[in-house]
Amino acid sequence: MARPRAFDEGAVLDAAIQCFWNRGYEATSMRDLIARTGLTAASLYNAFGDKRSLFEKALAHYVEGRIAERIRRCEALAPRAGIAAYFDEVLARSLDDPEHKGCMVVNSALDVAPHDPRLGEAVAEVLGRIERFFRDCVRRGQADGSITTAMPADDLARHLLGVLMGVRVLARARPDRELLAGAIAPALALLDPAAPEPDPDDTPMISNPYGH
Amino acid sequence: MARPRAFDEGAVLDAAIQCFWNRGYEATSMRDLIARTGLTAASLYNAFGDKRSLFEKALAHYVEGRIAERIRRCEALAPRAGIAAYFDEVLARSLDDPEHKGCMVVNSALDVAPHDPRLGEAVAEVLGRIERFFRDCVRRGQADGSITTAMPADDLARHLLGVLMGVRVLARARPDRELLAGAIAPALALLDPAAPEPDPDDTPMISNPYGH
DNA sequence: TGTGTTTTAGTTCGACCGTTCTACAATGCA
DNA sequence: TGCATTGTAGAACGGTCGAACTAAAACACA
Repeated sequence: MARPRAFDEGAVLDAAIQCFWNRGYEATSMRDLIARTGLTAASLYNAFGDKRSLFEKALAHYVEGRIAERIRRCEALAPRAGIAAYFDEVLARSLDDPEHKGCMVVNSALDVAPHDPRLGEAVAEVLGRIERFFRDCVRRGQADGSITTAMPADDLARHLLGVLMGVRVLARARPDRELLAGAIAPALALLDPAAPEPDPDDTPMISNPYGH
Repeated sequence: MARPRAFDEGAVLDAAIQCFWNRGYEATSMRDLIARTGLTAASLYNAFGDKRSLFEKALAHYVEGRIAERIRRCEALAPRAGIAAYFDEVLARSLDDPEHKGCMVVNSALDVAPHDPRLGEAVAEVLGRIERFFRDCVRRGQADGSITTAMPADDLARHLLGVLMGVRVLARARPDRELLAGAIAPALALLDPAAPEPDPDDTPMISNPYGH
């Protein structure tokens, strides 16, 4: 027992996230991190280990604070609405951000994950969580009739995951509302159940209008 | 007059592409490039300028040799088939590549483009070309009835571009055939014209079966 | 064959990299 | 009030970075 930590670990990780998120792993120097977090090299190394380890912790903090939190919020909604809300949020955040940072996980997926097995696993695990969220939504939606059964839930979930990744890329390269919204809209329209089927029983209880 | 260049510029750019494509801009050192291209620092600097300029030329060479070439090949096909062929090729190349490099343009879009206006423009321009290819296909397909008119061609094109970007991300992070194919299939199914409409005139000349 | 230019092959440069070390201030408990 | 422990602060380390420089070798042309 001795002198307690004078800084808030979460706040430091948030600052580190800002660096890594914006410029990537390689382009972020320890001096950048020192300047941004406000504490010294010794404190950083003491509390978080080396640069790679700090990145790993920052990424985990990002995932828990942003992605997992968003999933938790959206899976509380009705299945179809949850999916729409997820994309709405991503769209809004992508357009709000003046730095056009996109998604830290997506950036990491292309940057560091392929050359670092541990990070690669962490990224793949997050993608799996998002995919699972989509799949659960689709399955529930298919069960209550709010989502089409014309395609397997697995494929629809994979498709949504792919669109999400694509939107995050476009958000960084060409952050334009029309482009991003246009990329998303067909994916949501795709979820709509087909027009009134001839089959009389098993009719969805909720009929939802077209249009996007 | 004087000693002619002993190396093939295209081959050197191809070697540089391999470096940048695989590890990204920052993580690739001039010494890596020297080792991979086989020529010396002086020759590299003399022929291509500094590292950034070499990257720019390598990226342009990549775009012309791979993407523009693919677009040219696919736009010669029937519209719906051209889109499918484009994705088929991307899928095949993504799964074939043992290094899982994805697409150099997508990687660059997240890595360097946001912090280099010239490169950012170059990347945005390529994305525009791909989007235009998709839009032209969709328009032609909507005209000949092979593609649905339920959504605007612009949005469908944006969606296809988004899916393409997403596939490239997933190809690098989780190169799994089921995942990639599953992400693509719904996007292609989405293009199918609606089932026989009640409206008698303006019926598509070609009716295409469902299934993916 | 001479002449001029460009390529090659190493070396070298200053800057910056991630990391560690040393000295010292701050704290909780005996 | 000591004392052990952990934080802070900044300098310093070896290494690697992108880039430039120095000669010597290779070639086309007159």
